[in-house]
Amino acid sequence: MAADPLPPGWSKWNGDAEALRAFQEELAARVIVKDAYPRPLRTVAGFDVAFDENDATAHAAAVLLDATTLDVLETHVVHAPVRMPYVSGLLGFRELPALLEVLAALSVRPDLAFVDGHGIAHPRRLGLAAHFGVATDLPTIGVASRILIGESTTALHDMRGAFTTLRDEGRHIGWLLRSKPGESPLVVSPGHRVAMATAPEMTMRFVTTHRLPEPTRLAGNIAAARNG
DNA sequence: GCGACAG
DNA sequence: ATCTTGTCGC
Repeated sequence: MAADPLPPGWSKWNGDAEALRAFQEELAARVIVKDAYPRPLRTVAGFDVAFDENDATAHAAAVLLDATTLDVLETHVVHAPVRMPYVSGLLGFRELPALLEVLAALSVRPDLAFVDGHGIAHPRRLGLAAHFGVATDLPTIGVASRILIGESTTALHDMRGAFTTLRDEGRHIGWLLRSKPGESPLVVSPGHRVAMATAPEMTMRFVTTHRLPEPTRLAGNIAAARNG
């Protein structure tokens, strides 16, 4: 069951970050960190958002891919007004409205979604990808380029596909994944309906010759282009 | 008090 | 995120 992505009565940013953080803790309790997606996967979708220079408009992109061939089946971009400034830890409230709009533009609900941002590797275990997952009830994986919170103890080999644990306060919250040798690792974490152990390999399944997995990489490209 | 701080 | 040239590396 999908959850309301915004707190009751919340429509625009009023500076009350504490209220949003409290709401995140409620939603975080609804995140399911277990594999619950169709098998075999038929389609996957990647999501990302870009902003214009005035930070007035959010350009959200969605790319639908064939999960087996990685062929691009659909691409969509929507332009939505920005309702909130960037506040570390509250990214979901800033980008979700636009992401939900592009999701609606897809002709089918993807079997799995990749979102450019953290899943549960977040201070309150509700990064953008987890927020998206709970709001849509779609199996979701968060793929970020940098750590928001947490640390890894063991070394990460410089080999394609190598990964190591990311933990915070003793809890396993995600992974550092070397998607490409010589490049900084990706921070991968479950967003919703995906098990912790599944996230790295599932992400690698969509990594070709670039650091980012195709769903998120392609979505980022068209979001930045602001068309197509 | 001093940094850190997804996109 | 976005503003930006050349440059190093595969």
